[in-house]
Amino acid sequence: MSNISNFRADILKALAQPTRLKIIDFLRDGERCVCEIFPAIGEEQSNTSRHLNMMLTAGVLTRRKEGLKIFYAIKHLEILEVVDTVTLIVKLEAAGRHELLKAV
Amino acid sequence: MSNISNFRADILKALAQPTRLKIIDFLRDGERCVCEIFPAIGEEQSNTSRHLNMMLTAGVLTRRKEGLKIFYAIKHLEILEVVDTVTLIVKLEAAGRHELLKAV
DNA sequence: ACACTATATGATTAAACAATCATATATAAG
DNA sequence: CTTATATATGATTGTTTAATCATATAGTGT
Repeated sequence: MSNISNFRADILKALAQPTRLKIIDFLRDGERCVCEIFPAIGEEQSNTSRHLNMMLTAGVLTRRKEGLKIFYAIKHLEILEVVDTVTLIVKLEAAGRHELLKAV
Repeated sequence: MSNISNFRADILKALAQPTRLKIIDFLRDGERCVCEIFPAIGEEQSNTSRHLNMMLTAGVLTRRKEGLKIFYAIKHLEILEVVDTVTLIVKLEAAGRHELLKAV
């Protein structure tokens, strides 16, 4: 029963959460291990691990093992394009609301 | 307590749902009234109305009243850019998985 | 074999979400 | 004024999600 809209929704859902966006932001410059990620974003290790796994499953991240550490990275450059375009939309929205306030 | 990640998550969440993606797809060619939208996507009127309202609040759609009818449209061109990039990512993922299968 | 570090996972809980049915509201037409 | 049409909304229900704590697993160094 799955179709293209469902797959698209899965990718979008994997990005549509503040903690996960913080992770994506932190991974912008390249791969990082969990031990670097969770302190950087200020979340619990277990919670961070779940979010990482969720994004891995969705096809948003890759995972690489090196000894004890596990390194996650952004899988497709296009993921960052999506996030950046959304950032632009947020700015457009903010500008629009600012205009509305000025008009009052 | 809201920050940029939350606003971005709100926009992404407004897109991250199959019914809402179907609506976005249907609105690609321009504004449509609710009475056109819900039969086109095969959802109930009330459910469609809720999703439309949710996307309106998130800043993804605009609303225009004309007599009895209410017309919704996509607010920013960038919304479609986001959806299209996600479609591309889905295709990249599908291709990647296909490669994996071939290798077995 | 033991202790240590890094990561993942089971169980639980509270909150958010999506769908549905019935009904309310608003506008238009007769 | 009544009826019909288009849209929105209250109440309910089942599902999904996010966070947390405690614990399990896996690899490393002694």
